[in-house]
Amino acid sequence: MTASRLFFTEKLLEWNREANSRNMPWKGEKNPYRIWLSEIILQQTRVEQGWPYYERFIQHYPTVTDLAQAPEEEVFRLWQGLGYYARCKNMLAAAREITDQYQGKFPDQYDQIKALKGIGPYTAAAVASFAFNLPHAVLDGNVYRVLARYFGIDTPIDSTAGKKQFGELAQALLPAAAAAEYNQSIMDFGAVVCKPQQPTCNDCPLNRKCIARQQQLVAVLPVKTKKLQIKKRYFNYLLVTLEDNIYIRKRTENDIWQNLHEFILIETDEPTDITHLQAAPAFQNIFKSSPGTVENISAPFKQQLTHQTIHTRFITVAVKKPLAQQDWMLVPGTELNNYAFPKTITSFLQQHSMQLF
DNA sequence: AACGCGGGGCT
DNA sequence: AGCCCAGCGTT
Repeated sequence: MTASRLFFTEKLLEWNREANSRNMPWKGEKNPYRIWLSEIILQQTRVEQGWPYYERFIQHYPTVTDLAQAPEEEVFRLWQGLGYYARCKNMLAAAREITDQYQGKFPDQYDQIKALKGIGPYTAAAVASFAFNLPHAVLDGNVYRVLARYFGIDTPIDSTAGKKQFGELAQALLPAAAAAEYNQSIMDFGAVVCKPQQPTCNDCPLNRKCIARQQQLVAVLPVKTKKLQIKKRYFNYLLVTLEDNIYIRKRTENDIWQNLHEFILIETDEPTDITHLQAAPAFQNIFKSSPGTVENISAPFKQQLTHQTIHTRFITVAVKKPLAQQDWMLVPGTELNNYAFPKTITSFLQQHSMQLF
């Protein structure tokens, strides 16, 4: 290890011991189940957002076996609103595998941990180091940023070459005997000092040797290549009620909100007024043998996702006998809270549930 | 190698 | 509006 790398590592550990920056419920945790749970929740999710979810999951499922044995719909209800719902599905699969294959004892080898569903390079390194102090360097958004700036690396962090280069550097910097402490230090440092916007370079203990600071590249690094395309979608949700019941279904297709529930959906390519919508074949087919009465049309809802803008309108339609199609479940309105829904729908329900039935 | 996947906070 | 957040799985 070169002198400059030693300096970097020592300064980071020193900063952590003095500043002891962030307080989080899983910090210093040694229970691998709890560490794993926190890491799954925190994937692409800010600490403040994930925190209450972590508390609720620990409350409901104190052990990995408790989680493994929980009804799937109950777990999705707890995850509701957190986003990236594949994490929830994979988390359940992993919990069941740990329970079945490892008798509920969390595996303590890196390769075994990495092989679990929903655990990639980052989470495997995090669990291995935090729970078992195994010498694996974490590589998350914080680490990319700190390394790119301090060492002045402009290789795009979302390229294959970048992942390899930063990964090797991160591993080389890791003091093997203090893996947990070091990994915690560099992530906290990235979150508190070397922030994405307006990093506090003047007070930074690494600023004298920071290449980005020397070369005025702090705002430029790290480099990313991808620019994402945001597409617009228009959802018309039909809240079809039959007495005190309403039709819902689980989203199963390869699309957003997989495994969450929704009302009867007619998606259109553009904003469509209610007259045109009612004349459309999709609408006609639904009420072909059971005429519906449109009772209410909501104001438009807009939800901004990372990659899509969803415009949603809710249309309440009453029918007097069941629909012909078998694709939907008819559930009592009072039982809607047993199902997990995307944010747009829960927002609507919170505003209107009193008037629905 | 590229893409899809939520929701929220900050600028 | 754009960027980022304790990334991962699929194609």
